[in-house]
Amino acid sequence: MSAKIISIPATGQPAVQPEGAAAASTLVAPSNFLAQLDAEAAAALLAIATVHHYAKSDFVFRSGAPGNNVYFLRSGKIKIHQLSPLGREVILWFCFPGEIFGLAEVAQGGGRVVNAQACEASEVLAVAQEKFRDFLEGNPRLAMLSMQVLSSRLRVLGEMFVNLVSDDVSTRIAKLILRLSARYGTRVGREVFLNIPLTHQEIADMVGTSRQTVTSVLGALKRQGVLSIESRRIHIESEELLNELTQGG
Amino acid sequence: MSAKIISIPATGQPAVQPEGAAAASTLVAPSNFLAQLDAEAAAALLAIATVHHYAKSDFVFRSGAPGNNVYFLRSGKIKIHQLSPLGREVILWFCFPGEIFGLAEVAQGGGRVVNAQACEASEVLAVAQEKFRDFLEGNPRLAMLSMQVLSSRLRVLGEMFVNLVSDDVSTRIAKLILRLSARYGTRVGREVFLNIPLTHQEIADMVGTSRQTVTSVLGALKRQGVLSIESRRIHIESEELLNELTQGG
DNA sequence: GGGAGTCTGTCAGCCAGCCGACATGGGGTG
DNA sequence: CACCCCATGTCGGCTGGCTGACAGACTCCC
Repeated sequence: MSAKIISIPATGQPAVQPEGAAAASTLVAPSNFLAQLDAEAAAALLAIATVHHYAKSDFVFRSGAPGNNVYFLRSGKIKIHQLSPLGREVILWFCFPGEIFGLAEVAQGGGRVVNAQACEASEVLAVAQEKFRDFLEGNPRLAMLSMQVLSSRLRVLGEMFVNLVSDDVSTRIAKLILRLSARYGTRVGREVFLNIPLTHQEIADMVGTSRQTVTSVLGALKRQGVLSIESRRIHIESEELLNELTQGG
Repeated sequence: MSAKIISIPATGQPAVQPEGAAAASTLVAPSNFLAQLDAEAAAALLAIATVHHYAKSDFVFRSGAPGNNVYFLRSGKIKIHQLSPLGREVILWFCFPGEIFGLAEVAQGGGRVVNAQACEASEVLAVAQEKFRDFLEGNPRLAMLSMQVLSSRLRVLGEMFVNLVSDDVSTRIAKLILRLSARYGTRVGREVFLNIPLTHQEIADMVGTSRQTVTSVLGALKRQGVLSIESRRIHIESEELLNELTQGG
């Protein structure tokens, strides 16, 4: 519609990490989806997209709704989560600028099974499901990319699942922080800044524990000099220490 | 190579469930992958496949190995699992005849992150990664199907994750049984037969608990007349009761 | 700039489920 | 047919982490 601005800006947090540190990141797909396409294809896709704005805590879609669109995040932060029967919110992952979401329902009709909710004011491009699908037919590269995204989510989720089953809470939190910082952190020397404000509750909802436990685990990590937190943003002071906590137990 | 037998038999357990009972199964992809393709495409794919046989507890591939192939299961049962650092085996899912596996590494190079291990003598068709990929390029339907499989796994895994976070052990076990029986069970009247031998340890590894706890939960279910077990095969006597246990808590 | 609502920090009590240990059963193999 | 190994069943003790409750600290909005 009002397709005034049509390019997706580079990710807010430039992935400054040296290529060598790819140990954890072979797991993840490149986060800027459209940038992976050739220019014409990307432009064509964008041409059929509509722009939408969401305020903090608005829903882009809800579980149960029909899956009509595929989305690209222009700016902001989107939380993909599911509600447990008891009303507990379980966060599966976050989407950051450049990423695609709502893809899982495209191949396979059916309604949404997750909620997508803006964590802050966000700008989103929507592409109708059928159009995206038509596009896929003619563009194997796009199909391959989509499969990459799905595969990558699958791997991450598998990893999260295994962590959940086999690690205790402090290990799970340590691994979460490492995972997030590998993907979204900015490395400065030996330190890593995670420019993503997270509440203890959100962390709890990602690792499957209670808010209070998160508070006390983070407290311990601060006391050990592993990290500090400034207005909800985690700053890792010793990645090595954090890694050790992850392994030994 | 020795492509003597080239068709994939229909799934061992015919999905006899009435279409109405699709509540839980909108989640799952059709399990016989090749049958979804048009005949020529399927034949062409099979023509480039090689046949392999595995004995019980052989590995089709291991975590860390390069992901060279995509596989189709002809017969037998394959367990997809991951090892936790502490040596605990976490089962993500099982593959049954007709299903595809090892797909996640195709789009996205990189090594395997899971293990695929035969639970019983199994026959498997392997298609080289690059060949499969070439195939994808020219066959959008195949691409779409592959995305369906990935999406479906993603949904199931997400569901498992949420269960793990928010339910207690008995609920998790109840849901596991319902999930398996929705997909692989044979319905006879109001009863459901799950023709898949499972040890308590395997169940424990799927829901993230200990073997002893599984034993006692199953014991309780038997005493309540919800199910019975005959040589490792679960027989659900009252699906309604099981469903209730799932919901109330 | 002040007030309201949200987030962090801390503590005590409690309990689901883990662990180790052992006895029994059952099915496949030599 | 006999053995052996793997699976099932049962128990008691222990503990990680949940629940609930409350006090301070932020922060965001009016």
